[in-house]
Amino acid sequence: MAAKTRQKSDAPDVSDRVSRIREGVTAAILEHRLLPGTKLGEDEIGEIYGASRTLVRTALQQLAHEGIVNIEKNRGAFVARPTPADAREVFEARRLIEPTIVDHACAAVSPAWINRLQGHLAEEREAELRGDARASVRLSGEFHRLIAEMSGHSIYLGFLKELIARSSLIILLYRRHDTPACGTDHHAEIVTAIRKRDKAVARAQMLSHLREIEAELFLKDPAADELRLADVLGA
Amino acid sequence: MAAKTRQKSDAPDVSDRVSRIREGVTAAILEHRLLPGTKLGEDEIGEIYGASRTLVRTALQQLAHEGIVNIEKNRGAFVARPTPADAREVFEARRLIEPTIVDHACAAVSPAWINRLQGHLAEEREAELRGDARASVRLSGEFHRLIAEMSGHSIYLGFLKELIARSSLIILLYRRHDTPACGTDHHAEIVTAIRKRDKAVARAQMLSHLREIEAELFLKDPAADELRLADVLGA
DNA sequence: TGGGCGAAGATTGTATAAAGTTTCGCCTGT
DNA sequence: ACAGGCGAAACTTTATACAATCTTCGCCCA
Repeated sequence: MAAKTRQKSDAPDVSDRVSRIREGVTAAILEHRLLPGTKLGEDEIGEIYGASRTLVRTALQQLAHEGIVNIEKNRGAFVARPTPADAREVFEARRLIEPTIVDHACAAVSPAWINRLQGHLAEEREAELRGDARASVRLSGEFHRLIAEMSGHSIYLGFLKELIARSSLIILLYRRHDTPACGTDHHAEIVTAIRKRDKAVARAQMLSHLREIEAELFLKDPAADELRLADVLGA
Repeated sequence: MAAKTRQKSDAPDVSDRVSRIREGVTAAILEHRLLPGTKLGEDEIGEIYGASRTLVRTALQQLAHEGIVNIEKNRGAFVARPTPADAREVFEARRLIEPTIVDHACAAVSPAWINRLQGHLAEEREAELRGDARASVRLSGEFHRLIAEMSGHSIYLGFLKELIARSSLIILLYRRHDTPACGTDHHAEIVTAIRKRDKAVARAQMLSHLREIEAELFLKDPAADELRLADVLGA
């Protein structure tokens, strides 16, 4: 018998082959194993995941909609190269949406959620202790997604997933070399505010957290994009 | 390099066959020719547009991501049936995002844009005069999309496209029978505020406009969804 | 020597065929 | 008469084959 095809209800992604490909490629991109501009050949990916091009194509189209992959007609899929202008747009959107999300999270707080959040904070601290920048960025994104899930708003959650994916790419591209892994303390403070159901503080801290992340980036004027890109890719 | 003015993935590629299918089905859904819950068979649609199921499938997946189509595994694609809870989420998101969008639109105002907006207002007035409710809803959505394009923020534009598509479906499902076509005056006032670059007024009027639209809907508690749906579908 | 033309190779876009799942009708047994 | 199960049909899912397009590299000519 097929022991794994028993998902009757709406299982979002797990156990779906397309989703496995999508998540695998996403992880590779967000952990910087695939650099911006890298070509994602359909055969190549299909080989890796033992899937036909049909499934790979579906996954790539979803990633394109998420904004971390660009598909150029008759040329193929490439890892997105967000410009500083894109970065500013993404963070502006986050500054607009996320304060509202934490607001809702405060209303939906429960002991189980606090546990999940604090477990996540522990993971983040551990990654930071290891100096694992890639894991830190990934976990930081997951923290924000967790709060969006907590808010219970599926629309905001969907939007934020997109913004987080793009943000991770942006942070890996434009982070200043000398800045330490940021924000774990901020995250802890946000969790505290949520636990106290203090909406005003939670919003304010989320906002300043996002501002700080953006401030740590190196967003020059668009004309210099190519130089920066060459620098990062060459290093 | 100079010809790099190409848009992102959601470019208005009219020449693209997938986009033709997507826009055709979207129009059919938003104009209420396809009722919520209707099954969208791949063969059926492929027959209509003279395309193979491969292309139809791609289009349906995009529509599913937009939220106006639900794809159930091994069962097919169906026109989405947003619940009142969905409706409230969508309008909450719009109330959050659109005031900011008009804010940016005020900053980006130009004579050409004012012309486009006023041309659109004329179209809306004409549709309303004809009593064409379907066209009114469609044009109303396009008005909001126009402002988002004007703002120049591609992230907001993408989000709003999704929200507008869902809103149109929601409005067609939950509009009260006795309310007249709404909002054309509001739209005119918003255009006036934009032309004066009066951000505060533009934001306030956009917000009250959205509130009014939502207030004209009939959003009962979720338990009564099925009744409402049966009523609409039976009529 | 440099540039342009062209054919070969590789890759994507599209269509069609094979495989798996669900659904619905029909039939049998109680 | 009705409940339950068997089976065929329809559909979706996945894979593969074919067509179109782009890239690359070599060759020829100015």
